[in-house]
Amino acid sequence: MVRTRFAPSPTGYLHVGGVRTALFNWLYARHHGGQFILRIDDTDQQRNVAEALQPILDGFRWLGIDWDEGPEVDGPHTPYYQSQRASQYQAAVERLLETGAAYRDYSTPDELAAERDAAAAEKRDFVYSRKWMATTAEDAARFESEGRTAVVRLKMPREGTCAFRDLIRGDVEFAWSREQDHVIQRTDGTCLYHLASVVDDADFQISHVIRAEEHLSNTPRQRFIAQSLGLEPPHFAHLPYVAEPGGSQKISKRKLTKYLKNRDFNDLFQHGTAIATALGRQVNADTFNPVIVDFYREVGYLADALLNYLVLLGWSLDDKTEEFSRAEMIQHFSLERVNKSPAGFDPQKLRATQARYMQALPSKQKVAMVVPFLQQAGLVASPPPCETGPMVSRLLEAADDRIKVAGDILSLTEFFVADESLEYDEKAFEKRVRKPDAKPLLVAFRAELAQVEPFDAASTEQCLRAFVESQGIKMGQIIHALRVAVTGKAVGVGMFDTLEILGRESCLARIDRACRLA
RNA sequence: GGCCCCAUCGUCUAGCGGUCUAGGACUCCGGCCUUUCACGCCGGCAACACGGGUUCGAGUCCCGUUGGGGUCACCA
Repeated sequence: MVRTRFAPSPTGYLHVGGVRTALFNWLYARHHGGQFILRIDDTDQQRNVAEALQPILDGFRWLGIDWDEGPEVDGPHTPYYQSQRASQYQAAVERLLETGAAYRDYSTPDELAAERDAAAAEKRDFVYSRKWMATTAEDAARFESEGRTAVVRLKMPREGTCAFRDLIRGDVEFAWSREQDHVIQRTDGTCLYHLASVVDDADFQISHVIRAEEHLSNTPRQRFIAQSLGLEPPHFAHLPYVAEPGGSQKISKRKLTKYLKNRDFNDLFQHGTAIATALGRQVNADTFNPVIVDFYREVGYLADALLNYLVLLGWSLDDKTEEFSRAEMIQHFSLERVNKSPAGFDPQKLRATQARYMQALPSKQKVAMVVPFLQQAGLVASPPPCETGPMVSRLLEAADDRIKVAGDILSLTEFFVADESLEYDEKAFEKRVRKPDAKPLLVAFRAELAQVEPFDAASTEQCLRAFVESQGIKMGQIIHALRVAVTGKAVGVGMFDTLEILGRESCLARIDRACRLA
């Protein structure tokens, strides 16, 4: 039985790199008909875990990455919080102590630092002298009488190599002599991550540990712990990390300012910021950041699109397939086809993927996605009046591919504001409405518009074409002025769709108003 | 610095010794479509880091160099 896990620390946000790791774990489990477990690594947490965990769980729920065991769903191995598993860790520490795979160490931080410095001064690798290692009860008593307190350290081998097969990297080898006697239990009795992780993976019967490359060098000590405990170590697969936009370092939430200097990343961020601002939302870098998954949800990306983008970051099926539904991802995913080298986060490709998904989204779903944004922006009442559905549906049809994320609907506010509060883009107004011939043409065409029957796209188009011909002018001489008069903007959805959606009354009122202002 | 990992167009990637005059996608640049914008369509630019081997033959295997990265905690 394949059982994989993702083990987030409750940090209050879900990082895109973390999601990619979780996604690969999830896909691997689902592909093999196995289970995906969520375990909470909160051994070092003083703050409110529940509060800091919620955004992470929400993120996974939004993405549709479901877990078979873990917070909120529980399971046969509950609890899934490391902070609640101290007794298991304690038992493991005791067993390690008994078998001699670990020892109590009474050195002080200063003494240890002195040894480290000495090693550095002599330009040799630091190897702890084990001078304050207590092997007997008498040793311990003596050290304690000196007022010392103990940590528990691993008694790592100092000869030979730790060799294992990584499912992505192939055979990997580490010399035991380079390993330190890592601390597994602190002075205060709490245990450290490596011990906890190994114990949990065994207790939860994790078969495959798929995690970021940064853990590769942690693997020897974890295998040592497992072996010393008489446990069969899981299979390991170390994923390359997700690199920052335009760079080669690991992408990090804290480097937003740096990433903003990257044009594509900046575009992605600004686009999102405009939407968030239109929603009246406070934009602060701690939560509103394209490195954090929430960003995409708030701005109106499709979870499927994000996932599709992410799955291709370090994995591919073949030389051409780019689109994967969840089912297809699950069907085709394999660790053999995961790349060894880091993959850079590319905002443009993400947006292109999103755009494709949005195009393919059925109209009904698009409407359902977009309406909440209009409500949050105060442009549509909650609950929405019954004419909203058909109107938005018609508008989306007219807007076609212009709506790339749900929040883009907020760039079409002209369809939702009252005629008298429509804002005119000053530059556009100056250029197209205040120019010499515009006003008389608008006035003349307004009279035609007042008569058209029915007032729909086809008829208004016919009407305008006839008007243009009778006046002996070109389309361009009036249509731009008309657009600005009616929408306030120089760009937007098709002219005649716009007229139809706005309706005769609004169109006439807006033309009148524009002529007055001109 | 020690140890470990990695290396194909700007980016994501295909390539598992000959079918590679290196394929696809995103971006970019032309052109078409067009009332604007977006879409769409057509076309184009663009890569095997370098040096040695092995081999009849190397992007593909080996070694080295260079470059990039990860990691060296009583963090996870």
